[in-house]
Amino acid sequence: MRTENIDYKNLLIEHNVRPSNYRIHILSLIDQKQNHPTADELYKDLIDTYPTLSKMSVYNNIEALVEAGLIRRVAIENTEVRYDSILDEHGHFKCIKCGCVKNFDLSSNLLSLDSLMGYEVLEKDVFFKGVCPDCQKL
Amino acid sequence: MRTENIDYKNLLIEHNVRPSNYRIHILSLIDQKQNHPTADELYKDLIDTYPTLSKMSVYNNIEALVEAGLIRRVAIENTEVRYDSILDEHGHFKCIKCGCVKNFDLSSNLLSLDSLMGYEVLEKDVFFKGVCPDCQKL
DNA sequence: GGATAAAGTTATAACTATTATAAAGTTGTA
DNA sequence: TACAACTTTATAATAGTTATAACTTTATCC
Repeated sequence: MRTENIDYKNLLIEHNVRPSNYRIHILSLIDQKQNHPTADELYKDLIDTYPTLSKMSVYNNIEALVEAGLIRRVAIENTEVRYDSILDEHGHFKCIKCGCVKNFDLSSNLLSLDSLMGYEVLEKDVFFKGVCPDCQKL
Repeated sequence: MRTENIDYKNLLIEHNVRPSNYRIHILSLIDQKQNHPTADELYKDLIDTYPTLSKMSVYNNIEALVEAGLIRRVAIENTEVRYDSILDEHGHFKCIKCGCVKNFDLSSNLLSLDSLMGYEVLEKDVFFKGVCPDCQKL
């Protein structure tokens, strides 16, 4: 959870995206909670506030945010698409017992892999799975 | 493409999976071609040989191979599930221009990330996206 | 070898996530 | 205010996968 006060409306304007209520709300949810929600989870989060909200709007607005480079799709689990606000480069660890997701730093040694010499790397997804410290104690 | 002569039938038996024709064929396709096929691509590869093959059988047998630890699901692209025979630990690079997929070694520095101290890591998926050397020349 | 149980296969249907389409509503600007 | 562009909604279509049940094959025990 972030603590800083971020002006999402302005952030959207800076990225040439119209700052509709939905967009402000969706972006702030993804950025504040840092819980890498799916489109469906976002929808469920929003439907109480906007009873007439359609799922298409969630998809449309997610797409607009991805296009604008404000969020990106990440591979946390193979079968589902999740979203993350771009900060620094990081990997995701998911606990197979409690389901919690932890972000972790990618040490810079990942940046220069000999075997990818000559390849222009534009995007990185690093997803680990295992057991978190809390669940190891149980 | 692999060149060794592997006895997939025996490999299945060793892993306590009945060596049906489908399973032998599916496992050998995934292991020989190393092209990380989707369930659908496997189905299309097999349908000529087995005209009565149903897609359910592909899913069932893939599942059996995953259960047995002979193959695993990998995240090459977010939206699709692909399969890979487990060899050594490696990442996948996908070229956004030609679509080719290259396996690359993960240098061992990925094994010991300070930020994951205390976490038991059981599975790793590393997926990069970008432009391959050939496509950079175009 | 034949009976029986277990496992595998098929066809069909159901389900979930996503994308497409078109009509209605909203916003921004001249 | 009027028009154009954008956004939203509802509905339908699609793709990938899972569920179910009947049928077939394979393995095992006598």
